[in-house]
Amino acid sequence: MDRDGECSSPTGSAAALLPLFGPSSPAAESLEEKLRRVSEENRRLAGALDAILADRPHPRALATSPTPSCHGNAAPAEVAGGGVTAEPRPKVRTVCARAEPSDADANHLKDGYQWRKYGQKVTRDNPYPRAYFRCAYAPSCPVKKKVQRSAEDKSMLVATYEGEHNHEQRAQSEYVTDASTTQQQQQEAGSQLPCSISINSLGRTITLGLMDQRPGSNAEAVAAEVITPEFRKVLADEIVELLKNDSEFMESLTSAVAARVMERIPGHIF
DNA sequence: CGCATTTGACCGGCGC
DNA sequence: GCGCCGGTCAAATGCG
Repeated sequence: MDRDGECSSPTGSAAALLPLFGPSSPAAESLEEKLRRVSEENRRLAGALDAILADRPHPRALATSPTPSCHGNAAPAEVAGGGVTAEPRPKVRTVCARAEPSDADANHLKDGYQWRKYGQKVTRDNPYPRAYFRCAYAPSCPVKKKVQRSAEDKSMLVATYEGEHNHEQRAQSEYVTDASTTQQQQQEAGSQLPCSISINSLGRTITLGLMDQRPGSNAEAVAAEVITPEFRKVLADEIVELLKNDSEFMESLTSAVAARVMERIPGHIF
């Protein structure tokens, strides 16, 4: 989990993002004050987004196409569940992923680790069996995961992870995702692809960044793998929800938009 | 033959 | 105390 604080919001360059409001603009002064407020807001929201992203154990698991509905019914107590407070890291995390054709028969979720199945059970609230896995890489590794097909959408696999790996991720033979990348590359990439998100001033643009600092790394290929349309959609949904629920942000946003409209629309249009 | 998976049995927590 | 249910164990089975 080393995201290195990459989620910081580039508020310092916020003014540069608003070239329309020059220093000589009549609205500039009041807008600058609003800008400062919004910048502070941005910092706060960036922290919240960081918390959201921190709850995602593996970008690829999401990239395999989660749906927003996943957040509702899985791992009731531990998932962020809309809360954005920076609480201590939960030890139980839930990941939703669309089952690939190769996964159809087995409740296998390719997450980069090697698992050994030790049980299967049909639960009360779901006609599909729940499979129980232990981390097979290190005998001492306490991590377990449960994988179960969603009762609502049978093409979805819901994986619940318990505990944290006490070893590095490697020696995963099944983690093959893309013919253009070698297995060795994928093992090196591991599950901790550096990922950052930033919202610039006024939330005009949202940047999702993949920072792969390894020399010679194929960042484009990695991004193509991780940043699927589904991933973008879920991310956007979460951001929108976050911003919508923030009255201060909405107030600042509407004020800024109103001021902008007033400035740009001359009084003698007709 | 060794290892992984399957599957029924068993155990413990929880609600009534 | 009892039954239900989720989670785990371990013998049986399958596969390479």
